[in-house]
Amino acid sequence: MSSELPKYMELANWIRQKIESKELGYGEKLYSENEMGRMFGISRQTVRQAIRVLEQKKMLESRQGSGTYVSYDAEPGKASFLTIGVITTYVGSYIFPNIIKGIEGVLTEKGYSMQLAFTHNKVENESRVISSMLEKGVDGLIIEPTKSGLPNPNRELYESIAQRGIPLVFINSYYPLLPLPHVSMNDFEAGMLATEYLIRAGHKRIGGIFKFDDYQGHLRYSGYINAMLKAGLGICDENVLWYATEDFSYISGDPNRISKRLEGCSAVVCYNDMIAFDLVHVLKNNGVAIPEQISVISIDNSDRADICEVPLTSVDHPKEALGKTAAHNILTLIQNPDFDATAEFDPTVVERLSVKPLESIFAD
Amino acid sequence: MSSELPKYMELANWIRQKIESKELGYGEKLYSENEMGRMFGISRQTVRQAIRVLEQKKMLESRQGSGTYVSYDAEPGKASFLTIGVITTYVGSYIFPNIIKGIEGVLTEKGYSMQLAFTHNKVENESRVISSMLEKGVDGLIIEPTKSGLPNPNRELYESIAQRGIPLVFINSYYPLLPLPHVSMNDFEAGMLATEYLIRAGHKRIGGIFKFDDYQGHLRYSGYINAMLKAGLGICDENVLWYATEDFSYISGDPNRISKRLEGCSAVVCYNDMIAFDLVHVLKNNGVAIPEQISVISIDNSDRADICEVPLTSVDHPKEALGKTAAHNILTLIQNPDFDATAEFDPTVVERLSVKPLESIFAD
DNA sequence: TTCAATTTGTTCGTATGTATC
DNA sequence: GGATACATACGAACAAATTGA
Repeated sequence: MSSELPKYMELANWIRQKIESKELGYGEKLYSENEMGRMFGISRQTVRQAIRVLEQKKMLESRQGSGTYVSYDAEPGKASFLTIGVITTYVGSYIFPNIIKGIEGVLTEKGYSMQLAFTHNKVENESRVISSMLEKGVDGLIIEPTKSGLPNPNRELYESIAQRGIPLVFINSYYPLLPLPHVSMNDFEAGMLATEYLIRAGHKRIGGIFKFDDYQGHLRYSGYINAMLKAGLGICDENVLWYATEDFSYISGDPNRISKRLEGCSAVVCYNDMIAFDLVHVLKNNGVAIPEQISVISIDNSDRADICEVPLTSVDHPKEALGKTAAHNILTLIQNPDFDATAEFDPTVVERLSVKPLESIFAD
Repeated sequence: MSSELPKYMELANWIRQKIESKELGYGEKLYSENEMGRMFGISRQTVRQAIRVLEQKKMLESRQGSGTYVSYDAEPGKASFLTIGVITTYVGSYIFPNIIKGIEGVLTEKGYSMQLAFTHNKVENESRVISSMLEKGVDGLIIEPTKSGLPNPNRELYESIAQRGIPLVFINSYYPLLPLPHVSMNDFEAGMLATEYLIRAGHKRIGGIFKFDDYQGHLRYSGYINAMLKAGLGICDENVLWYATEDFSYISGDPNRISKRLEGCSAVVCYNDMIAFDLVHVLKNNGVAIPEQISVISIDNSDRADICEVPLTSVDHPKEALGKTAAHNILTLIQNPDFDATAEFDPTVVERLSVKPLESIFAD
């Protein structure tokens, strides 16, 4: 009686148990097919079917003419090279090469391998890419959230990551509703610092361009608002322009809209160097002198800030250091799930030529 | 006759081709096992083996009592979660972000995901990283060879890739002894072009600094030699300095060695912008004016060429275009194993300030 | 609901080819 | 070269699930 399971599964389980109990260690040779057939009173074909099952699970490896060997190490850590999944929005441009370089350096040094994927800041890609990583099996995840400023449809996916006990660290941003650690710059401070820099330079009517689909945008905006209020300056909703990832070209392609929004402003805080770069280009093309007529400050201190027609004063993003910290923290988290992996970098301003001090003001 | 492949693989390929040509669409039912056995004059067991192969690749799904169905969508976007492994020497710097950006763009667009890893040009890392990728299961590989200028100890690994039928494309270089396709710039032409540029500028005694552990170094050197001989100029072995990955800092830290080697030369061809960048720095620090006393030309046209104290005239590397081509070719190779995936890009010179024409010469 | 045909799943037996040691 | 081990291939039978009459 008994049974239920087919014979080949019975045998597969018997072998697996031998491996997991370490009775058969990594690299050891299994009994031959004919041998096991005799042992269990089953045909060689049935034995082969059992072996196939475990081959697919990468627990066994057959070598013609030699034998079948255990290719799985029940001991965690040793033979199997742990893999960390890394998901960012973009890759080969802007601040991302530096971030990835930081992550990669640490992971390689510690003997981990890395699986990289990209979302282009689209939620459907995020879901696809995370599923694929879970399928392949990763031992930890470093993720730059997609559209963290909007309700996240992949919440279930994130919950299933947590449930499976796979450590996760967000970089650059995080979903405010998910209680998961993040490594980022202090975006609130960054927005505040940028705004205060303009205020110290004597500017009073200061506009802003912010991204609303990333949570960094919300924080940088909050910092901007906070600095304005702290300085006793009024806020004018008309001077704040919001955009989303998909609006990018539409913004820079509509100079009138921009001019209208910045009317009366002597300076503007930009969400990042990308939008600032385009803003400068559009304004100059429309005969606006920078920084003479409008001062521009932005955030991230990327290569864009350097190669802009008017080099941009920009709040520094930690880039490679952030990547390194994220990698270190995910590794610590693997060893100690109670570790608090959140870290925020304090920003500083890198001065270039896009901000003009207003002479009419003699600030302290 | 013909054959080579076992019958079950022949059948598997026949079915796969039907799916990829969309003759059999997603969700459609395959012929029954007995039917195909009759069609091809093979036994049902052999048919089952073919189906198992495609089941493992997630292209088919069998349901007992019902039939076998296509579970793979050749149409981009939907079901296919194929993964391409990408292995380069470095990541976040030099020409690599652009190459990776090119690869990633194509793979993402076609609905593939990507696993990235890095070797730091060390053979032990190469073997580790390739093993890990094979373990995780990738459907294609794009690899920048490690130390392609030296005998490769991972040859068995490469043979096992070929044996498993996993398509592979090398980028940037290749192992001359392995008959596998590569996508790269034409390094011989690049070396020749750089040298001819100096010759046309009137230089006669031209030194060279080349890397010997990468095969690119051999080819660029051959191009240099070829140009010199073609122009009827003698070659002086003393004026050629060879280095390896690990020598890098040692070279730039030893100004005397360099000066001695370049004695009598009015110009030098550098293996790439990295070494040229350091060379310029060292020479200037030692009171040598560039390009007044020595002209420098290099290869790769990277950001280093731009930010060098003396902006470098450099032979352009296709970077992103190379990445795109490599990605396209690996995808074609997956569908058609007979495709010739080798491609070489013809180089051009990008002029900057590091080469001085010799007035004494009135070349044509 | 039942039944019969179809389809895949499991198991056995046998034979030959080919790689390894 | 010979023994051993896995790889491929054929044939046959029955079990279990699905489908449609």
